[in-house]
Amino acid sequence: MAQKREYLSKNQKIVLDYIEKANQPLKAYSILFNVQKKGLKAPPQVYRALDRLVEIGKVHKIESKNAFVACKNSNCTISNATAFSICDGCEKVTEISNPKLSKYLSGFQDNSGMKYNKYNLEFFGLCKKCR
Amino acid sequence: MAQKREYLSKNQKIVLDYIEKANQPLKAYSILFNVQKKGLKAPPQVYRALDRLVEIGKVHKIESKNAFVACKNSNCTISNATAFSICDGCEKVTEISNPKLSKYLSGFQDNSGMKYNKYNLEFFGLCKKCR
DNA sequence: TATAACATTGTTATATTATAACAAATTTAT
DNA sequence: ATAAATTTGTTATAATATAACAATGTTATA
Ligand SMILES: [Zn+2]
Ligand SMILES: [Zn+2]
Ligand SMILES: [Zn+2]
Ligand SMILES: [Zn+2]
Repeated sequence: MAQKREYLSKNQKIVLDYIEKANQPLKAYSILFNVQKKGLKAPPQVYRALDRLVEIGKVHKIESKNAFVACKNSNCTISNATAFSICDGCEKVTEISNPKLSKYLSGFQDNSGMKYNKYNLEFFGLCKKCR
Repeated sequence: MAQKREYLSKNQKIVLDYIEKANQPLKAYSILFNVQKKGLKAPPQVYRALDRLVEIGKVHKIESKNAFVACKNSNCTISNATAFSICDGCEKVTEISNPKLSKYLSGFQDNSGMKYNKYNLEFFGLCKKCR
């Protein structure tokens, strides 16, 4: 059984700090560029930190944008049930925190025999400002 | 108003034919390699065809895998409401066709003021064989 | 404290995915 | 027939992500 630290390593903290300060999804290479002054010089350092942060649910990947955003859902320490709202106009991304929705999806079953333990949902549309 | 052909062009047909023969998601460069004998020599030719096929709903992109799969949902001529089941063991991907689910999600609203017109949902888990 | 086991970091190189830009050919509308 | 629009072919390059391995740091426990 591989043990894992329950605290964040130096690089993980640097990357998380930077992502948390942004209130929008960030691209990996944009993060890299911005944490170079902190000593992270090459892509693997950023991608490794991101992998871990995503794994523990501190950060989510917006798959349709290849971008990373801090979790805004304080009771979402696990990353196995994520839903986002994405504006096609201004690209604003918001994490949806809706107990009914998550309950519905977490309990979803079909007749395929699949046992689901994770989902990611991305909604697209236009926000108020962009309509 | 940009007019668009309602039939498929030569390259679009070639790419769609190939994707429809596979019963699994395919990567763009694997498609490229396999349609080179049909004359499509470079990435833009494949990506252009894919873009269009996705736009008209004949093909869906599995965002978490950067892969493309033919639509198996005959009444889904539009591509604005997609749901997939993905096995983390064998990587089998199935398009979910569940009227209740799609009705629930198509009608989803929150208090953010967003007007949703599209969603993509990816479920992950283990299929019968992989458990 | 030693030291072995393990996890993290630093580093270089490379793989994979996707698009920009523009000329040529084809198709469609007038 | 001609103009407009779309599709295609082509080259180059951008953007995203991982492999591989040595060096360093951390943890457990002998
Ligand atoms: Zn979250
Ligand atoms: Zn907007
Ligand atoms: Zn479909
Ligand atoms: Zn399976």
